[in-house]
Amino acid sequence: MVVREPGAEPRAAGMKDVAAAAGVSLGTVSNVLNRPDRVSPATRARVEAAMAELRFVRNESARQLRAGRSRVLAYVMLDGSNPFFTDVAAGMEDATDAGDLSLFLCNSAHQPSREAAYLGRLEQQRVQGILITPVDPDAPVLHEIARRGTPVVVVDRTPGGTALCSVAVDDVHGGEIAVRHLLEQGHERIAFVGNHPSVGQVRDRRLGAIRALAAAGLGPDHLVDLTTSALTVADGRGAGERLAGLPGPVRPTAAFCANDLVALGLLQTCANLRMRVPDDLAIVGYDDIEFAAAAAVPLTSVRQPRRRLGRTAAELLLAETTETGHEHRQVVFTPELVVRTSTLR
Amino acid sequence: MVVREPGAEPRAAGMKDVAAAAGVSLGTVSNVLNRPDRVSPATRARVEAAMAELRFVRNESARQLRAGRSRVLAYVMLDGSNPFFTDVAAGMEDATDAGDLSLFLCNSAHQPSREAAYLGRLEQQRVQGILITPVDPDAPVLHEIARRGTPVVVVDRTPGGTALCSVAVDDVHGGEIAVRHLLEQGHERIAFVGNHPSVGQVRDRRLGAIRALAAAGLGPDHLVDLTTSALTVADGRGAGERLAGLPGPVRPTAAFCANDLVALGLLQTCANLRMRVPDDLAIVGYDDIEFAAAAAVPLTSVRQPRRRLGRTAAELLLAETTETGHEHRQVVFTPELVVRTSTLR
DNA sequence: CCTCCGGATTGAAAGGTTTCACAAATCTGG
DNA sequence: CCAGATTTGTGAAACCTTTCAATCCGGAGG
Repeated sequence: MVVREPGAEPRAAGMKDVAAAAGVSLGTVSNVLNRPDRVSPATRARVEAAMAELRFVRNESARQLRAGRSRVLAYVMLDGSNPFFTDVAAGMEDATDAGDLSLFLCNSAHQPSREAAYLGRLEQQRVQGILITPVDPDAPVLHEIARRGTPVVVVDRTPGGTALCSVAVDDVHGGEIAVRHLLEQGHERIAFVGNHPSVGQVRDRRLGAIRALAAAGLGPDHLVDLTTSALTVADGRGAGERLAGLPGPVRPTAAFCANDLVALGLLQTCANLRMRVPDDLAIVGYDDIEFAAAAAVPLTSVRQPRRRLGRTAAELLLAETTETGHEHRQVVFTPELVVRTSTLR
Repeated sequence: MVVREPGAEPRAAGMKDVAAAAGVSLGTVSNVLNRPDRVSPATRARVEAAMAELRFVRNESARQLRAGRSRVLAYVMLDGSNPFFTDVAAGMEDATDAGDLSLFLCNSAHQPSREAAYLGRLEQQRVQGILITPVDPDAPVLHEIARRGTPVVVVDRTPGGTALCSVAVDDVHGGEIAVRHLLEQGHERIAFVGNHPSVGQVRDRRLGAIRALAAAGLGPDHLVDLTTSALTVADGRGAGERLAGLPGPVRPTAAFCANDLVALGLLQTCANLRMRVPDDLAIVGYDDIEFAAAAAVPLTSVRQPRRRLGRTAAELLLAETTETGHEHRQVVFTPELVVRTSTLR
């Protein structure tokens, strides 16, 4: 009879305890776990009974220590509250569900310090690989991590050089088709809402916008920048108020927004201020998140293959861990314009 | 001079290598890492130089194995694509940022099998604790995990019994204030859109709705259930079409939606079908996600303190790991109604 | 009856860190 | 200049699993 102090937790059972309870050696318990076919059915049953009895839970740290690597991938998201990134993550899960892998999500929320903290911890955990949409895709730390042996795949950005795998969408092209569409609708002064030069995606979209203007023979002064501190719905609302405050002659007749969140905020301000969309202001968003189609005025937006982006990134990462002589690849998808009411008068 | 085979990775350096390079013992390297004040500045500098030189990365598995516990919390989300849950997660990050902890997010996406897989892996990893919005809050597995030593805090549900900590919002009350508001606006036939009996939160909200009707002397037949297979924007759109198809006399004049995503979908169908909101149909959502205020017709919604929910949950978990003689607590917050245009004629 | 074979099982080593009792070196004050 | 205290540094054990060479056993073939 076992007498136990009330409240004294019995130490969690390890394989050694299981072995003792089943009257076999440690090695046999390990075999039951890892190569059950090498163990006679009778023994196996006895060991499994002991495991159930003792509530044995495998210790992944010890496993990993021995094996040298884990069965975990991680995605460091730039912004967990933006549906775009959660959709990308869903695509990654499609790929990891296939293998015997877990995907852990980390949210850097645009903060370099948090990103760095997560990267450090993930590397220390010896995760099998890191997927990341970085604050700065050319930060040397990404290459350092890869060089030390943890594969890194950059998502939704293409870092310079070919030392890393990456999966991205052609943001310059996206900006171009968005503004070309507005030009075709007869607009000549176009606001770029959510200019935020530190975000590469935004820089590229703006560059595409300027190219489209140039192709139509219009100078970059036809693009009116409305800078915001971030790219949230609230930022869009604020920018909308500034836009509405511009005097008629210089006020743009159309807005190209850095992403859909900003566009939704802008749209809301228009509704509040009785500006008609698209008559007083045409609006194009970016990402085509689910809420874009569901907006007050359904939003024209540049659609990115987000789920595919995530799945491809995870597949590249897995390829990197299994292939011998892996060649880094930079995949670039092409976005497409989805035209809805917000630009059609 | 070190000659290295091209492509032959040098094995990652461990503390032993650092010790050798710095000409000190293993114990000293450990002291530099964990108790730097116990090491003379000169020695410390030498060791740190060696670590930099060898690109030493601490092995968290080994640490954890020795220490017996990790510095990781995990939140198993019910639905990563619902902004409600990412906001809850942001609240948890507020709390973990304070300590020296990481928060990993896992998305069960309403699938019991995925939830189980994540729980198993997290337990094997010996994470410091698990936060979870479970598919089934009364599943015995949660108690089993807690009994085996990994603290579990249930988020956005209150499981039966007092064997676990939990943080939730009073969904019955939420349903009650939503429908009471609609009754006050003169509606007497109310649709409940997104009835999905397997989701406890939805059951409770519906129960609250029925209580509000009863308080007004109306029977439960005044609530018209529109069931959906999930709670997404698309489900809301579909339900909207069914609702619009009901013959005039039995068609409800107001809809209480199980969450904001469904409400947004419903709203969109109304726009497509030229039903005016709130004149032809008043709509109340639930969660007050950011997009609710930004909708075509700004949405009346039941607001939950989501960030606070997350922060409190993480704090309870931390308390459980540090306090001796911890008492499990069940915290319940009270939601409030945010009235906007979608119900005000 | 002996040998050899294959399947089942064993025992010990290894993996990288932390901890802790202990030794060595240095300092304090008498 | 010494006893004792303090500061630094050491070495080995422990954490739990996996792996692998070695052993054991019962049976088949000679």
